[in-house]
Order: sequence, then C-alpha cells, then structure tokens
Amino acid sequence: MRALGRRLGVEAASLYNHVTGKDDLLDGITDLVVGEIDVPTRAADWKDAMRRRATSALDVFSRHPWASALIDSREQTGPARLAYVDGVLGVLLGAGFSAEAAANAFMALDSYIYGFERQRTELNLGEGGADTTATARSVQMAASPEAYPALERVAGEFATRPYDVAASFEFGLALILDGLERLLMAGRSADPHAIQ
Amino acid sequence: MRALGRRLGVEAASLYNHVTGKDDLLDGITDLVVGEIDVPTRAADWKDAMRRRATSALDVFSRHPWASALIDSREQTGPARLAYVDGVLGVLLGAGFSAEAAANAFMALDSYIYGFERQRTELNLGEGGADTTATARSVQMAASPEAYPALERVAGEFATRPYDVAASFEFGLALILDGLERLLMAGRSADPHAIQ
DNA sequence: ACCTGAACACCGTTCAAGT
DNA sequence: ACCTGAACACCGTTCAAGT
Repeated sequence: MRALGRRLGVEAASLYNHVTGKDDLLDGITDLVVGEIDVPTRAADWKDAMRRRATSALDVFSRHPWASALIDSREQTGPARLAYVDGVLGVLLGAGFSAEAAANAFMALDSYIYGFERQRTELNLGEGGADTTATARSVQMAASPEAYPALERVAGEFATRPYDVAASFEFGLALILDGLERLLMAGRSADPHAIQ
Repeated sequence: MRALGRRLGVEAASLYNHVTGKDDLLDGITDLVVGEIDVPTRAADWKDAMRRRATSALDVFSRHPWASALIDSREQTGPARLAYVDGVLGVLLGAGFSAEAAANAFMALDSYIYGFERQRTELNLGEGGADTTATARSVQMAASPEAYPALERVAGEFATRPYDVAASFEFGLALILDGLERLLMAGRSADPHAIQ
C-alpha cells in the first residue's frame, strides 16, 4: 500500500478513501487479469474454442508473470471470473456434454492450464528455449547420475536441444481434448436419438 | 518466526541459531511434505504407478491444506523433490517412453495434479460432498440465470446431488493416462524392433 | 470529499550482551 | 554454543486533524 501510494504520488493512508483494503485491491486486479483471457463465445468447434482459450490463458499469464501466483491465492468471485466460467461451460454444454460431464471437463482443462503455468514458473521455463538448456545443464551438474539416473537422462536430452514450452503445453492439452472428444462420441453413439 | 518461537517456548531471535531464515525454514517444510508423496519405484504397471502417486499427492495435500499453496510459492530443489522427479521419470522411461515423451508426460500429469488441487481449494470443494450442494446453491442465488445460463444449469445439477471430488479427479486423470497409453502403443507399433 | 501525519500493532532480522 | 532484549526497517490499517 505504501509503495502503491508512492507510485501515485500520495500517502498510503489516502488509498483507504478509494479501496476498503489491500484484499479488495488484489481481488480487483485478479478479476481484471482474468478478464483478459479470451472467453469463447458459442463456437462452431468446441475443441478449437477450448484450445484457443487455453493458449490465451497461458499467454495472459506470461504477459503478467505475477498474475498466476496472485490468482492462485485468491478466491475468485468477480464478474470476469463468472463470465469466464459461464463461457467455458456454455461451449461444453453446447457441444453436447451433459452438465456433469461439462463440470468434469472444465475441471480437467482448467486444472491442466493453471497447473502447467505453475510448473512453468517453478521450473523457470521461460518463453524462449535458450535458458532451458542452461537449467538442464545445471541440473546435470547438481544431481549425481548415480543417485538420480532418470533425471540425469532427461536433463541430458535437453542440455543440448532446447525445451519447447509451447509444444509441451499442446502435448498435454491434446491428450485431454482428444479424450473428451472420444467420450463425447461414445455418448452420442450410445444415445438412440442421436444423429449418426 | 515470532509465533513459531512462542510455540517452542523460545524467543524469535533464537531461531536464527538453527535456521538461516524464514525462507530456509519454508523450503525445509516444503521438501518434508513432498517427501510424503508415494514415489513409485520401478513398477510392473506404469499406469497404475502413475495413478497411485497422483492420488497419493492429492491425499497429502488434503492432509496438509496449507501445503499446496506453500509448494506453489517455492522453487523446489530439495532432496525429496529430486527423488520424486527421478522416481516418476524412471517409471515412464522404464515403460518405454522416450526422454522427450517422459518429460512431456511428467509435465502433463503433474500440471493436472497440482492444478486440480488448486481448483479444489479455490472452489472450496472439500473431501465430503455435503458442502458442495450448499456452494452450488449459493452460486445459483448469487448469479442471475439470465446473465450466466450455463453456470446456472451446471450449478443446478449439483444443488441436489453432491459433487464427487474423487470421481472428478479420476475423470481427468484417466483422460491423460489413456492418452499416454495410446501414444506408447502407437510408438511401439511404429518401431520395427518392438515386440508386438 | 479527499489528503495528511502520527500512531498502532504487527512483521523478519540483526546484534551486542549475557550464561 | 545457545538464548535474550532491544533495536531496526519494514508492513497494513486507523483516525483525528486539516483543507
């Protein structure tokens, strides 16, 4: 609050005329960032819509490196969050998923998206691939090959060739989306009223 | 540090004779918690091993509600973390995944696991299902059906029937594991030296 | 209506002084 | 070697006093 006041050329105490407190402020910022994520509207291709918002979310987080940690620490009930959840569920329901399946699909996708961002920041995997080879080498140096043979082997793989973060994100995303599609098809063929 | 000192019947300043600082302390606690996760040894069934460690991780987090937030905020380089990563990669490599595929599979699985825990705490989805119906109803009350129709419909589904957290976790986990298995099979059949 | 200055109750951390 | 007391530089927040 003091630092923010300094940035605004005002005393910290003055801020309390405009905000109830620090929590109120952080909640507001959180919802603003969530609002930057591309919320899919009722789209023709649900799979494409889900992929687009996934990459959009990861893009927003990389634009605001502090955002994911902030979002993780807050309970989100802001309007942008509600619109986001409603938008995603809307696409899934529109695609033919049941309410329960849509809830599960939402959980699976968002768990993956937020979890990936978490792993990305923790493992210092930046956007470029330049520093991943360096971190891989440092892992090789620190960890003794005898103690951690598997870690050593994987680190060795990326000590020369850079680790492609975007490709890795797409890898897991495709697993989930393809699995969801398979479930959707199976459900349709099990439904006697469905158009084959 | 002051509160911890009080618990130990000692002054906060005294702690600095045993720990370099608060960060050092939190890193130690983090690695202790990570050490509680069941690290799979070279197992016969890689899929079962991955499922077991996933549920074990979620179990550890539910036993220590503060743990996931703590882990999320730390860069982990402790011995338990290294053993964890090595153990998981070891199982994947042993199953026949390439180093690159193992790294991607590790990212996908751990992203999902940690992300799910994050969603679970944020959405206040406890272990039991009793309070999920209450939260679902409160969502129904707060959000106007006209503004958020999809959210309203899904909340309506869980307003009566409780939301099964374990089943939801298994839902997404199965999507990823089945997808990985399919990739592994495809890779094997593409390899002329593979035993069919 | 909005800002300021001073104060309050907290932090983590340092360090000379004790034993 | 380990603990203590006091201090330091920070927090977020409150509130009477100003304009």
